[in-house]
Amino acid sequence: MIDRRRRTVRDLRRGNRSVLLWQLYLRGTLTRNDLARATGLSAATVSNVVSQLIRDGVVVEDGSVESDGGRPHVLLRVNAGHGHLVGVDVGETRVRVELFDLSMATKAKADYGLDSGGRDVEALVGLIHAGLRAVLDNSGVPAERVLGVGVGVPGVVEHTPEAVVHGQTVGWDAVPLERLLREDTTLPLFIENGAKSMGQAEMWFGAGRGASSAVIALIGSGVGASVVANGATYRGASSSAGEWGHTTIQIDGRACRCGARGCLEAYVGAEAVLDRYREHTGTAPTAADGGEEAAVAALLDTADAGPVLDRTAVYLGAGIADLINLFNPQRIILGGWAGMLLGPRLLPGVRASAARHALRHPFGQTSIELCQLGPEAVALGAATLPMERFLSQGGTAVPAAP
Amino acid sequence: MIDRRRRTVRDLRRGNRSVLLWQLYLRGTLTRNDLARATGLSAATVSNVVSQLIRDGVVVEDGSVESDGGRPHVLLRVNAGHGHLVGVDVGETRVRVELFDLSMATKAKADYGLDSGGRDVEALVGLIHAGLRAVLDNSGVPAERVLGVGVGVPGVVEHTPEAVVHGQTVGWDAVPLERLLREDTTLPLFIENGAKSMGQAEMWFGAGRGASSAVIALIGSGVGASVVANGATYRGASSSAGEWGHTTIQIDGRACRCGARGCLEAYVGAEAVLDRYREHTGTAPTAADGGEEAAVAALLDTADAGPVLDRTAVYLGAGIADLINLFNPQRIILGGWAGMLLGPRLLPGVRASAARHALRHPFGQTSIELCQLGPEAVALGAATLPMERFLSQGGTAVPAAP
DNA sequence: GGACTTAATTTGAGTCGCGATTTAACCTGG
DNA sequence: CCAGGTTAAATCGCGACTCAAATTAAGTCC
Repeated sequence: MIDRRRRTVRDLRRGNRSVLLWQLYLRGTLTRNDLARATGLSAATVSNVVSQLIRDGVVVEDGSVESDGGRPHVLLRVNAGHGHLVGVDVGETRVRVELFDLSMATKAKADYGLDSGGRDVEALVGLIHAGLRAVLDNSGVPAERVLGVGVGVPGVVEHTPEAVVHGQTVGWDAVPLERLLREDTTLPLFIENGAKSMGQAEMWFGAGRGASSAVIALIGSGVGASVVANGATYRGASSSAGEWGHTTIQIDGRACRCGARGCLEAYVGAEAVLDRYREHTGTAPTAADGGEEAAVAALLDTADAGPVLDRTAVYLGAGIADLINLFNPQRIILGGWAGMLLGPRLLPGVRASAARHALRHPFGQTSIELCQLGPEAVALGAATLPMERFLSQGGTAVPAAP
Repeated sequence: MIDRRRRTVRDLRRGNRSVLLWQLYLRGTLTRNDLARATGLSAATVSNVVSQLIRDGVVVEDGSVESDGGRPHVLLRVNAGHGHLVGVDVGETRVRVELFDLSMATKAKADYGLDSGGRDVEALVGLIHAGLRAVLDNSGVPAERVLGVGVGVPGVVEHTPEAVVHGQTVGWDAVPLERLLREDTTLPLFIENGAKSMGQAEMWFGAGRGASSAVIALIGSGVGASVVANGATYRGASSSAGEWGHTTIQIDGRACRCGARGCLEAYVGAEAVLDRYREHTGTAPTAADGGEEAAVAALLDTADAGPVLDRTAVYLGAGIADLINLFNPQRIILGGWAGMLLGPRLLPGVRASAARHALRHPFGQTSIELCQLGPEAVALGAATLPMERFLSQGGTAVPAAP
């Protein structure tokens, strides 16, 4: 039912500022003429809008290129120093706070352990605030120049309209995280599921670049997915879309920690793979005391793990085939820490299994690849949220001018 | 990445015409003041735009309502006679052509059998043209006043940019249907998968009214789905999204006609249910010679069909749970001819099974209901495609004025 | 019949994007 | 060194747009 918003004459200018900014941001440096050609706007309007953007400090001229006989082109780019962004990665064991400039270069970091396993929300909120202060102090960036703070959290984020987080794995039930954070900061907050923000990082800077639709399949201890459709993260009615781990792959199959049976997560998550190896061989995998990650790494070198891993590829391929059939994406991107560890070993088997289980036509339109960014991209992805807003608003919501 | 289109000053007026038209179309009759409140536009602008719409014949005044002491409100509505729409339903056995006015009231119908099972594309194209001529002649509507022709077809429709149809069930491999139809008509064509156009009919006029996201699950001989997200049909990268029937519900399970094993369609489509009944009892269901539809109807009255039907509800519920987990829709709507036949019997079991297999949170946000329109809604849904375009363009693309 | 209410239109001002024109900044060739 | 050529960018005038305020229209009520 398309766009239901009214248009005022101001929206015109804001929209065109946004169109030009997105172009400059995604394609690097361009001339005014390039912008006119790329957007379809007249050269007059581009010139006019760009001069306004330069006056606002959002865009800067960046050298020139001589042409063959005429006035040289002036190159334009987004002013990386015009503002800053904060990305926060709330994990189950750590909180990471990272400060970026507009080119997404890291300017400062702070990193804290969480001993309560993330259950203690007040302590977590305190650490986020401490991290915020730390990155601002260390970099000397004044708070007024921060365009926003993106926070990636484990769990479903509902916007009602304030962000409320439901996180089973950390025992959160409707934690009003936005309100809690708001008590100690006035910066714009963007709270989002960590898997979705990682997916966005992968789309902007990783294996998803250039695609407008993709599904990022994340395999860690459990299994999740981030769906990108028409260039934007797909959230569904209450932001819990993409719960791929609990789709049924085997009716009445293995018990899953969600209480149901036969979930994909009960077969292909790190925990499930280790369990299945134990059942298969009767022994625990080596290095099991080094944690799940070490155990999975050890599994790859274990001689008798072959059948378990091959079978995992079959399950995973079937799960991916479901994604292909239902979402018809341009790409499937395999990520998550276990996905990165197991990926190279499993990928051929996964591709074969997906080809068997998916319909020919959508399978032919997609490719199955490994991710390019690691799990530490959550903070980066979280920082893209205020950036997305900034660009879409045409670089208004500008912090206090210098 | 949001809207990448430039804005010109003309888009403003067209956009606001569109906003007002959508309001009038969806909510029936409104006054100018209602429109101003609903859209946020100023009363001045609404008055201005509406007078233009009235001058163009798109909108008409429709009586007035006295207010308590002031000037009476004038009611406005879309002029149902301003133009007409054609919906074509291409099935495997029939072609139906239907003419509607803008209020979607049927003005004429034509209906032809297809003996080739739809394989003979040239014959089909001839019948569509014959139907077009017939409905126009019978109703006396001149072709210039038809805003467009929507065609719902069995198979995947790829827009490259001309619509090309891939239909396994009718043996079509890349049939350039748009080009073929274009040879004999200049009317705007909108070719779409029949399941998706039925889904759109259900969203506009059936069980989906008022929802902005839903999945319409269609059970016929096979199984399919139409996904609606953010108020628009979700198509994916190459328009084949929503192939729910071939998601895997049981690894290495029953063989499916697609060649894979364990597809949902191998358990819950009409064909599969009848097969499973035969295997269960060793006998064919009564009235099997009356076709699948009669056989399914007979099955419902058969004493020993209980276990097969109960088990079907379990499978169907698990498949629906996958949709809930992945798409997080506001509603699940159960349709298709077999879905309508079996629905009342299966629904309690389906709901219970979906509750067991879906995550608590997204399951709590959705409801599972029966559809309100029958399979004959394909033509209606196809006719909504030109209507959607007409409204989104603000009632421009107007046929020659009377 | 005059005061009051509410709906709708008109008016005047401020913005916007575009096409045409002008200015700016460079090259080349004699 | 300088006229002529070439391309990029800025400027100008025009038509179109929305909005707030003022005005007109069409009723009710005492």
